Amino acid sequence: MDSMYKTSIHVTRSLSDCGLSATNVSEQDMVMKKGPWTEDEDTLLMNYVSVHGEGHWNSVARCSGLKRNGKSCRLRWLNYLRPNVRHGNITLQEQLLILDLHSRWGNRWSKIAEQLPGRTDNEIKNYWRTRVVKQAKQLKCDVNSKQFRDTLRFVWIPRLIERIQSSSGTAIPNNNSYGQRQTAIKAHSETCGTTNPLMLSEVSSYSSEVDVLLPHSLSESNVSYDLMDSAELGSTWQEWNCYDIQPFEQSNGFGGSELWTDENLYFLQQQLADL
DNA sequence: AATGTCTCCAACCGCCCGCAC
DNA sequence: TGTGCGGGCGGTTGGAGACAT
Repeated sequence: MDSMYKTSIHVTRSLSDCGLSATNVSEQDMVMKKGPWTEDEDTLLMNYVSVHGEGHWNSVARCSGLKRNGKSCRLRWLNYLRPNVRHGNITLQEQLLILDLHSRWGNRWSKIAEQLPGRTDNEIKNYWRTRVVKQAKQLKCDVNSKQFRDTLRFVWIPRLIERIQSSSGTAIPNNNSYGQRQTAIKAHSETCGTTNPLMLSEVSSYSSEVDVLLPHSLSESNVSYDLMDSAELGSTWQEWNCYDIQPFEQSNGFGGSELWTDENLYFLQQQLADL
């Protein structure tokens, strides 16, 4: 197993920064290790960084005794060993923040990660790909499509807000789209005599697979919209498309590319800081 | 119990940019 | 100005474990 992760390189650069001569090392045919890090390697890296500080990752790789390249050392430190790195489930607040920030910045993972203390760009990227993109696939739509963005905006995010509020007993400032959404759905329903099933607020259960969000069944119509079942979704998407959300949301203040106001973003960041 | 499939995520890869020389 | 290097970033891969058959 290990052998498949190994590759040979010659180290010919100057090694004066760690007291080794180039000659000494170039004589060694250094075998650089790849793959999962061991406890011993973690200890070596932590000890080295605690003495010399972060940065100069190629020097770390050369001087710490690790048979890893600089990039690998940097990644291991940033994603795992660095103090205050948080592991484990992404919280509801964090999910909400990720959805909002992604709507603003797109796949700028490192920029998004800056707003989530202790989380790494890699973790957020993985969350997005394994949860959000997965949901888009099950809905048979592109993750960047308007349909999916509407699903996020009108179903996923409101459910997150509700769950955050019910779990914390704290009200998120009321100038977000959710309160407007409730009024808008009501008005839309009265105008059109129908309601987009995704926009219904009476949701009786949740998917067990993901923390949030999509309605399992809709008690009003006794019709099951199991959103984890892509076979059903294929046809319902076409039906949902007949609801023209765009002019509707513009007329009700839903326009614009961002899901949240800066005030709400600040509120969320405060909540995260309190965790 | 054995085998196949799926999911998650740690780690790697390639590209890009800024800086020093 | 051109070149090489270090570091950062986003995309992708592949292994381990969970789950289904």
